[in-house]
Amino acid sequence: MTRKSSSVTIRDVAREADVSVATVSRYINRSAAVSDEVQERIEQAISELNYVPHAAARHLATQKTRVIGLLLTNMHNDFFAPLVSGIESVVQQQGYNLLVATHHSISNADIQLPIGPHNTDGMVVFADSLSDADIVNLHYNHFPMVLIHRSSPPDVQIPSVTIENKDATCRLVEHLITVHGKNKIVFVRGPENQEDSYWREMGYRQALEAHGIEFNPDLVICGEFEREIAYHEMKKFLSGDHLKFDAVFTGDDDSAIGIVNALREGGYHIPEDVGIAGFDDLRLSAFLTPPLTTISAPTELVGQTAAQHLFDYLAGKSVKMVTLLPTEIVIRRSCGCYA
Amino acid sequence: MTRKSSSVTIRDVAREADVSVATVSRYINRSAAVSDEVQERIEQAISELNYVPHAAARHLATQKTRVIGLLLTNMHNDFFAPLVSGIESVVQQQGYNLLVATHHSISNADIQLPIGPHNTDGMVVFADSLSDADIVNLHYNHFPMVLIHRSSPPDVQIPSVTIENKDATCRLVEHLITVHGKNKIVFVRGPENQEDSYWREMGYRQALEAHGIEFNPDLVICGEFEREIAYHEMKKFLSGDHLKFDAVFTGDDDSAIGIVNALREGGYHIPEDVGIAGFDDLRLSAFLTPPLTTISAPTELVGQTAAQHLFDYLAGKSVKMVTLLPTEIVIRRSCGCYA
DNA sequence: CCGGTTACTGAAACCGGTTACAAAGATTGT
DNA sequence: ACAATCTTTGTAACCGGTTTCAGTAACCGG
Repeated sequence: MTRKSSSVTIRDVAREADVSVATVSRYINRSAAVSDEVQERIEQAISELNYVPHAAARHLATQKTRVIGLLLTNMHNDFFAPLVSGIESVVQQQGYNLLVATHHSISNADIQLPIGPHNTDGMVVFADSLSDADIVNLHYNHFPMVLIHRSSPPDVQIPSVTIENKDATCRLVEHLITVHGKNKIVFVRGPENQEDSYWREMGYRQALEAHGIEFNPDLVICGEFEREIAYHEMKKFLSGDHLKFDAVFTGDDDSAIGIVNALREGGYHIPEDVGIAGFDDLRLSAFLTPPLTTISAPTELVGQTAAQHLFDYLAGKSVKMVTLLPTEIVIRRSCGCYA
Repeated sequence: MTRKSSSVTIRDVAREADVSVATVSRYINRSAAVSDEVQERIEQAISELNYVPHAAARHLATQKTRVIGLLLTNMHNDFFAPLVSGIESVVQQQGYNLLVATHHSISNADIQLPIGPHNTDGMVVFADSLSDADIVNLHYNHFPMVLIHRSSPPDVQIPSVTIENKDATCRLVEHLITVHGKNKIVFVRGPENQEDSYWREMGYRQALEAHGIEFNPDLVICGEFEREIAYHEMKKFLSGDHLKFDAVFTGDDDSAIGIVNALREGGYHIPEDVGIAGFDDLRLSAFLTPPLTTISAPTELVGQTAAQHLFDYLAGKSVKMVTLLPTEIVIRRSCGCYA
């Protein structure tokens, strides 16, 4: 409860403890031994003056910020809560701070990136928040990065943490085909140039192919991984002179919710008329009605792993270039099962 | 695509452009006029060297970080996504950065706060992430703060942005009573010492009182604003030799989901047997089955407003001490209505 | 042609830490 | 007792920007 305001500097502490600033610095950082007696005087002075080291000054002197960045495309999807949570937990445990910003690869170039070497020691880059060119450029400048939900651009080697998309998707779509006898399956895809979306579509196609069903582009709806967009696109689809379908695989759970609602409003019963399956296993997916059959993605773990890899790299350890975390099919009611 | 690595300093630029560092600084910050000719040389040098100002150096010199902090209790609830999103949008628009951290008022004292005057220009404090004592202390040191979902500690005046809890809750519970004839209404409350939880309970009690229903503590379940906890507490409640009830008002939508599931598993039909109403109007609430009757809280707007107030304060403008954002009852199916 | 502005520019101090280097004092071995 | 070594400490140079202050050149009105 001292009253001192802002700027108590290390020199104030040094004066108060009757030592040099170097000694105070050494004590604070435990960077060299300090005699017991002096140690005590410094400690006393610090708490008396309520001294807190000035982060910027320290950053400038050490050339380290003890901050890591997280670059996202947006924040309003519930998907990001566990991701940020996972990252934040290891960042905190390491005694670092977390800077969060949004950006998109297709935003005005030349505008200064919100996060970079100038204000962080490294960063976690989500999907297409950054363009290949920007990533390569930063990497060229030896800026530590870990990519999540995207792979390294060609010609460079940057550690990435992603999830297994294709196989799980394929197996899930096969489940719709073999167990539930579906063969006119709508695919609700995500944004263009999004790798998750791409591989999920590949999995979908592979399943069709394996069972002799021809891929039909007219059964693909563009949901952008956004609930509202998926909802409207599905409404639009239904309102037209559309093809018959007996199931929907949505590339993400968030869209699935929009899809389910659009279908309900169209008079479809789920899963009796139309089976639904999603991807992500959001926190809410098990609680929907009917509970959503989906693919469980370890989103929080992706965050933790990425952050851990970044710290490993900063510590000079070698890190795996590609980490593919396993996903798992979660059968619930929406596909037609009674699980 | 220059190859220069890390440290290109302002002096490098100055040398390259054949001017003084002062001039370069003035040009970068537009803090004084610079002749057209020099301007061009500097611009040329900057892009040629790929120069980016060193944030820490700037912070040190200006005593401003251009960073604002956000302190949360945790990150894994979907409630936080719109909140962070709202804050981030105005922070970005102001050209600032956002530092996010979690903390809880009842954590070990004396450990250095992750966010404070040492690394930010001000911060947004959520609910009980910080103790009264810490807040008062920071405020005493003239550290700019805006509180959200909590009021200012006694004896100090700190701007706060909160939502109207009590009246809306009261009206919603009255809806259950008068429109649906309920009179044995369970209340699922949030964490101890959480203001939202407190006022929602007050609203609940007031509604009971207004209609001559006695408050019964045995009908209060502690859900902690966490879906899983609410689920388990409700299961526990149902498994015991419990009181009869005909409706449930949960202090938050997230818990409502857990409650609904616990009830379903207990064989209850919603809303026929038991009416449900929540609070928050999460992004998913309208998509639940049945769609959840709830109170719409402008969470993203809370974030935006808080951030805006913080910037207003930083700009020397006066800001309202208490901002109470309106909430709105959203009648859907879960209470028994056919809306 | 001259004093007074105005428009630009540069030198150097400063922000608050860290750390290389040197030196003083204490300790040890012989 | 003395050289060698080890501890502990202080001095001062940096880190990379901003900003005060002073100075020069161009411009302007009378």
